[in-house]
Amino acid sequence: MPQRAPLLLEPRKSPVQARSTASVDAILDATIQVLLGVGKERLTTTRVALRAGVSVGTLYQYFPNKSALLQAVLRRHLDAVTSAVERACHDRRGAPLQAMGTALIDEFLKAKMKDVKTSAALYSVSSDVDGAKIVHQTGARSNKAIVGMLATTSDQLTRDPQLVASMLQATMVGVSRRLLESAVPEKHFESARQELVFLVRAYLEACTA
Amino acid sequence: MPQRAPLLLEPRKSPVQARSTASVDAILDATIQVLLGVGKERLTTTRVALRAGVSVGTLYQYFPNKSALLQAVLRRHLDAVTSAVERACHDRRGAPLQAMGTALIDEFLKAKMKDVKTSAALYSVSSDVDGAKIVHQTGARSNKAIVGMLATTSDQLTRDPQLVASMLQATMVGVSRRLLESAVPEKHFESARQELVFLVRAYLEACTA
DNA sequence: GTGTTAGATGAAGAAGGCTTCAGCTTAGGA
DNA sequence: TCCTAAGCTGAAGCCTTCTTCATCTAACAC
Repeated sequence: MPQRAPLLLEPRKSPVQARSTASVDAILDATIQVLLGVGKERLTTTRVALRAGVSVGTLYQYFPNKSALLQAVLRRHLDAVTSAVERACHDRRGAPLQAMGTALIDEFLKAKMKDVKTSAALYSVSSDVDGAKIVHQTGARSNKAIVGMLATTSDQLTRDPQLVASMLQATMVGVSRRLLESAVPEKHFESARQELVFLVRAYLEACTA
Repeated sequence: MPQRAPLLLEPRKSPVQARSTASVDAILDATIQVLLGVGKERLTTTRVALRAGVSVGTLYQYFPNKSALLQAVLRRHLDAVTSAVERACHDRRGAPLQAMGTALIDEFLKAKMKDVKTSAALYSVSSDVDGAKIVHQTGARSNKAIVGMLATTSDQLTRDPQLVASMLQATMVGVSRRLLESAVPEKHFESARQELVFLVRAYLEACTA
């Protein structure tokens, strides 16, 4: 596989007519389908195009290379989750710490678990060099939102907000990843969610003493 | 890249003479070197052999294919970490919950962070299908050890030990992964470790009320 | 010293995937 | 209706990597 350095990371051509927009969407969706179906190792551009009902050439008209295609899918997913976190954080400014923690966990998990299979499949994409960058960027966005929220709490926070935010992120990401990657059946998700909320509340409680 | 299904996952030939043992070690080490140097995408069997100072043919005498090579390296690392966790859990049987939590975190992080670069590089390996299996297996081993330890505590544990163990695992793995994958400088590791211990203690404290 | 086995070598075979591009089709305005 | 530009097609080229195996070398036993 001759993966040269990508020259363009953005779509080569901007959709103008309706059919091309439809193609792009179909390609993006097909990418996830293929990822779910045969895994990242066997994901080929030809296979994606086939699934999308277009030809490889069409695919390359909108994505400069395979890597950019994968990135686009990953970015779409992480953007959605990050936006949910940002919204949650913004809406809880000035609230008590406990309320912040609960809302953060709830909204994060709701967004992340919206499509379990997709979220799980995308982990294989995020481990590639290009994917890691996107993970970093969105992670930083979330971090900023959480720190900003913590700074406005009505409680007395006795610890470094930056550190607390990192801890909350590491914990919620760790738990969701565990749920998605291990063979845990979905029926156990709810109890795990409750336990995570319990943990976070205990932690934040200790952060005010 | 014609990746056929691996027929053999174990070494094809067992080292008998001293020089062959040396070759195997050199190959294993070289794999990590290459992983660190050029990343998983550019890791080729030829490159690994070159780095190890042997020929590709020699490599294939001990590893049936590229995948098995990567698996061997990953297994070596995860086994070490898992053993450390098992030891820590065994040594704290009958202790108070707080002591258990602190010891678990300390020993886990010590083992995981022993070679930061290697740990970080191996994440890219663990995301492949074959790697995931190893992660699962060792994860289950750790889980069993933690549950077993929790069952012997002198405190009154008011929650499902299985759930608590999963939570502890998810949290400590989440934090270590965040430290290893994000660009956090090593000088911040210690404060993160302390904060994680603080979090776990708060959680376990709440689990006894 | 000689025979036998373990171990090492690396050029060549085979496979498969990414990406291109010359040509064809469709849409929509004049 | 006709023309132009957008959009689509997919066979073929190119490149890379994995893996094998016939052959050579080193070690050891007797």
